[in-house]
Amino acid sequence: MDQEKLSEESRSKRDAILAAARTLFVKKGYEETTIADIAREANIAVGTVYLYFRSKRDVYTGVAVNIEDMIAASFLDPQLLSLPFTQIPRALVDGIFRVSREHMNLISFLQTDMQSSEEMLQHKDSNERITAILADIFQRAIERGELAPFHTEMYSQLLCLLGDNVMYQCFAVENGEREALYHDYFVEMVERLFFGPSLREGQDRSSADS
Amino acid sequence: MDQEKLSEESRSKRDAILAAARTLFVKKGYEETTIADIAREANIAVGTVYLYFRSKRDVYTGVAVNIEDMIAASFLDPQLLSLPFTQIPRALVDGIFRVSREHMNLISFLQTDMQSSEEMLQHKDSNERITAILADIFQRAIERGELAPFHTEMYSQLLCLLGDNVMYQCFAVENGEREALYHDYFVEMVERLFFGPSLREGQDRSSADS
Amino acid sequence: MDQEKLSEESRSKRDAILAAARTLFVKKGYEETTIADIAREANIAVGTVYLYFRSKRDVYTGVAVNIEDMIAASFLDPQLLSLPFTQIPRALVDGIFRVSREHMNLISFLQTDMQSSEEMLQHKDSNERITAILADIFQRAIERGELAPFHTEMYSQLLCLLGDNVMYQCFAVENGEREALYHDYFVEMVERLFFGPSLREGQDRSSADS
Amino acid sequence: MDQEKLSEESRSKRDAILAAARTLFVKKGYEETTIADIAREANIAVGTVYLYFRSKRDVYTGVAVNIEDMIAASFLDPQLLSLPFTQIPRALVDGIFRVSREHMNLISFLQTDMQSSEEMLQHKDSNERITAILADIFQRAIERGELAPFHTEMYSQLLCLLGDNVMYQCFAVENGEREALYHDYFVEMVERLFFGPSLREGQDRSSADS
DNA sequence: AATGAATGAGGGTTCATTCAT
DNA sequence: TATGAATGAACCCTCATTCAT
Repeated sequence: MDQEKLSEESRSKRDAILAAARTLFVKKGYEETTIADIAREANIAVGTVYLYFRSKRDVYTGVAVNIEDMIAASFLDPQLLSLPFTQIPRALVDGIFRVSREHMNLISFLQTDMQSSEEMLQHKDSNERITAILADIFQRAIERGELAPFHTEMYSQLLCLLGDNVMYQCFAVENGEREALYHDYFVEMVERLFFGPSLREGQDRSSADS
Repeated sequence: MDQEKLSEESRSKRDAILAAARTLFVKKGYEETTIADIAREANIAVGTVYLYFRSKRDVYTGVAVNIEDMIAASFLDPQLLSLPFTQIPRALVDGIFRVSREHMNLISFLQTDMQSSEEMLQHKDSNERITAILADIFQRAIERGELAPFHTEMYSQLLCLLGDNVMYQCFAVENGEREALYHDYFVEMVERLFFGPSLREGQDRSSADS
Repeated sequence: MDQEKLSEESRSKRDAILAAARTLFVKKGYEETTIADIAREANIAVGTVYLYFRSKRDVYTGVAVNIEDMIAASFLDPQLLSLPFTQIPRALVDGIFRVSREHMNLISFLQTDMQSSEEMLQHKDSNERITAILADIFQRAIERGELAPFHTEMYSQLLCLLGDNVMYQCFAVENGEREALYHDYFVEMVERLFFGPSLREGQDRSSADS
Repeated sequence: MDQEKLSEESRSKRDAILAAARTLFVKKGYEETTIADIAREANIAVGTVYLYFRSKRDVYTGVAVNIEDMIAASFLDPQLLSLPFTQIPRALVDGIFRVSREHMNLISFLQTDMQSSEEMLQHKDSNERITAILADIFQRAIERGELAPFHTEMYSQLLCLLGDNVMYQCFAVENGEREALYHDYFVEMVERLFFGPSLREGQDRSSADS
């Protein structure tokens, strides 16, 4: 129990640093944030930061991975898997938008320039985790006969990349000002991809607004 | 004429700086590249850089815009517009891949952290320019009756974002090792989007390769 | 008895710290060795070091004195005093080389920068202790009529200094690669000093080796 | 000439740094002296130090080598070579003492702990330069028949080491308080080495004082 | 226009030391 | 006694920027 408490405190201090860093990175950007800033915001000493992270860059990566995991978690909603596949694309998109809206400020962390190969691996892992979850959802649909077989992994990858970038554009670049628009057309595009009809043949949905 | 020559020399020195900066930014990243490095690579003095750019960040912006323009240019291929629309999606994807492959190293640049809002605007501009070109292509197809009417701008936007990230993943993260795979499925996805059949109905296409 | 045992444990822990420090100072140098390193090597906690030493510098001093005492001890070999003086110079040199060879790594320690005057005094003490032993040996020889009277203290001092530096050069700088050479010529020089003949007169001895 | 002046200024700035560093190293010790201190003392900016030296340690080495060269220079006195050998040992010792006395504060630099191999090489070079000069002097004496042949290099080495350490002890440890004593007995010892008589046989010189 | 030596503010990082447990 | 997490002062070094030539 003593062990546990220590571990808890340890965890909470690490989290405090991450929270402080997140706040500051969002407010001032990475370069403009100093370790001293982070320590002050987290109410700890400068040196303490280095007990939990090896470098400033390490703190950054921690923040970024944190966010990516948060998004991955939104796909793990057990309700999602019990839906008929016709409702899944919309549900997925809804999930991404919800998480992104709630953490709008953090979205810019989805686009990191990854200098070190170690960092790249961390991000790649995170990306693969999400991709795998998506692919699994598609695979189940195929097995249930709701979809024709296709290269689930690659489609998951592409959709994942698209999602990342749409969130970035919608929330980080445009501050969510056109969220509804992005949401609706993202849903439409994904649904069309899975269920058709194609843009050439379909006559109904796609006509109004600017 | 003297004026002109001076201006020419001026232009060429500015370009030399941009070229040097591009090389170094790609090789070492922005933070790790110093003005001294750039000056050395461009065979000029440190001070001279400041005759053509106001700050290091200014040099960076110059380089970034340069690259994005290059990509935008690939869409302006006049041949593209004279193709029947059935061939256009593939041609577009081919164009993106070709430009990206040739400038593989520059791609990672498009994703570099844009903290300041000024830079974000620049990127937004660039993005909008490309998006507009795409939308125009789609609009023409609609006018020629090759496509049903749809929200061309938003679809262009989404496709554009997808393209950016696919290029980044394919060339910057994976070093182009699975280029063929990404290419084929990117084409397939876009074609399916425009021409169907949807994944639920189509039986044939999606079986080959690893 | 409890007192005694505590004191023993105390002694052994202090020694453990000194041993750990010695190893690390030799391997990495004073500046590069941290208190944390020492604690780890000694299998104790950082704070414990401060129960036995007031500061890092204090640990250093402890280590240095330790080494010098070891060398001083080699001169106290009782057999040495019972030898006829003709054999004593060689025996002395042998002793120095033996101790130095065994603790090759520690020798470089004798030369570490002693900036503070307090440390200089400690060194002076240590030096004087060794010098006194040497002078005593010479004094006995004079009393036994084996040597003409001379300024024993100053000669001891000079020889002592020479010894220090020869050991440093031979073992610390050259890693003992030319030990035999240094040994032979050190013996020769000291014997020549005490027994002649001078370099101007002697014809034989100095011809062999590389 | 412009070239020359620049080079001169460059030299003088480097020398200013060395002088400032020397002063401070002597006054406060290496560790306690900061680059900022040195820059202030030299009336330049911190960054400027790094235009002339790669690191703080590099400055230190510069100071040390400077001093060693100064001593080497004292051996190059052309008058020395024209003396009959009987007067050379005393002249050599006189030279060392004169230089050392003039730069008493710097003598402690003769004893550096040399961590990096690069530093060690620099010192080794310096040492070998001095040794070679000494050996050359002896060799000439042998050729002129003033000395019997002997291992000049090794004796030079040993004498050199002895000299270094005597200077260190006399001036750095004892602040020159017993300079006369050290001088006289150093001369006596060296002369006895070269010219005899040995301590066992000689009756004259070595009796008085404490 | 071109130079490049000089600047100096600023930041990441280390690590000896402390103290609550 | 023993611990080791926390502290925070201090320092080396970098490098964008300037300006006298």
